[in-house]
Amino acid sequence: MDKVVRAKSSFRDIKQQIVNRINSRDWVPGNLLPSEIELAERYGCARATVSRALNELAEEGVVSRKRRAGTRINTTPVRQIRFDLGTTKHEVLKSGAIYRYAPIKSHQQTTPDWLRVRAGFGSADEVLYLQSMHYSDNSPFMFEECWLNMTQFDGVESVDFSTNAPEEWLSNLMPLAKGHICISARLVDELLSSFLLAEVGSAILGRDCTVKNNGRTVAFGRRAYRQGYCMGTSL
Amino acid sequence: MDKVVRAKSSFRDIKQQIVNRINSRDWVPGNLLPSEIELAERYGCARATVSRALNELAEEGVVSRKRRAGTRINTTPVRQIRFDLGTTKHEVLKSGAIYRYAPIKSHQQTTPDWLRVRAGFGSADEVLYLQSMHYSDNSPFMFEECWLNMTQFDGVESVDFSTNAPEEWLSNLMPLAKGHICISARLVDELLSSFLLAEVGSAILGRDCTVKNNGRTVAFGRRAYRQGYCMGTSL
DNA sequence: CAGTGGTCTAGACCACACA
DNA sequence: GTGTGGTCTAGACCACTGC
Repeated sequence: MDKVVRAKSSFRDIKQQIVNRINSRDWVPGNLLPSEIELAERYGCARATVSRALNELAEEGVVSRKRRAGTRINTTPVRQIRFDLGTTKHEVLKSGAIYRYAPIKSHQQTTPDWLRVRAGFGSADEVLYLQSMHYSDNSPFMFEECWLNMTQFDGVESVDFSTNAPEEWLSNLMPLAKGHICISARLVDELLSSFLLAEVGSAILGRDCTVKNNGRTVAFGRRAYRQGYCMGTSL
Repeated sequence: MDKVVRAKSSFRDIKQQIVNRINSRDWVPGNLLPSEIELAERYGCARATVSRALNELAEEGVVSRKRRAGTRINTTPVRQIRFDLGTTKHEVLKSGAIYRYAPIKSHQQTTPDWLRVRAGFGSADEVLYLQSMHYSDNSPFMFEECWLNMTQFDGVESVDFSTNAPEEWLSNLMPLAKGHICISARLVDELLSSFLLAEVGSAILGRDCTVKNNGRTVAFGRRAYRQGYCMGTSL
């Protein structure tokens, strides 16, 4: 065969070469890329290899792919940031600090109207309300409120939350639950101030989380992080 | 052949079956899954198909894979949340509102110390400082400050930012730049108050972004979103 | 060193969407 | 119809790492 000796190439090299071409404005956003077959010939590899490279670029938001239409470079690359969503225990331990959890109080109540509307609890549901603190090296780290839908958990009123945080318990019980999450800014009030040791009127990061299972809302969590906490990640 | 007729199966079906087994506590977090070869036999498909299913589950944080060691179900599934990172224009238009951008001011200056340290600008670099507002249906949406490293952009001082926001310009120029992003809570001061029409002392969501190219910091952006803005996504 | 996952190939057929 | 990408296969070799 007189075919050119195949240069060392893998799906990673191909990805990089395509990205380079885009960055050097050799291939311009909005335009089509050559087809998989053509690229495979050009790079001297199998179509599957090109396919993997292009699929990962699509996953990363660099290109969009459609049958028949081809692979197009996104004009405004729909890039994404990702944040890990482990348990608080996990997060604190990963930072090298000592983790401590402390329950504050819990009681059963009828679902308040705001919660029914906010999280989609059924109308007559009873909830178990839990308040707890998480500490990092014995400094306040996060204040958590949690409402558990009692009609969705058998015997939840007798679960022991003295050493296990509600989030730990829930993530063990339904590790792959669906839901919705929302990051917002909150002002520190008297209650938060006392637990988080932050001045009343400070701004802190908050996180609301609705947890669903089989389409039914099973829990709602509301967190307030210590002052200065921020969510960071690389691009 | 007396082999069982292959049930309809694709990598999606296999993923679902594995997830089902985990949810039903048939396979328990912390334990090993059967090897690719074994699963391929069990499901009557090629190893590559099982491999794809398992790789996607790993990508989603459900399992962890290691050579020789096998595929293990994560005890605390390291799930992730993702946020789209389009331009502000994109975000506002997607919500169905009218977008408007307005530059406030810009001037050249030597890099302040806090910025050199914060974002890793070189020591003697000059920066171009830009202030601008973004509106959604003519309501304040976001206040943005941007510092551009002038040693990294030729002729940046003569770029026209009267109709193009710095972020638009930058994302066109280097669509796939690397960097770091940080979400935090901010208090509204006099300056923010006047532009965002929020009360002094309110809490709002902020976002800092360092943009790098070839390992050098080329820009730093600091945003303040309108009061009540939150970042939400589904799980 | 042996078994696992990681990658690649060459080929095949299918699904889709545009002409 | 026709040309894309989407998926699957059977097989191969490699890279890592726990035994």
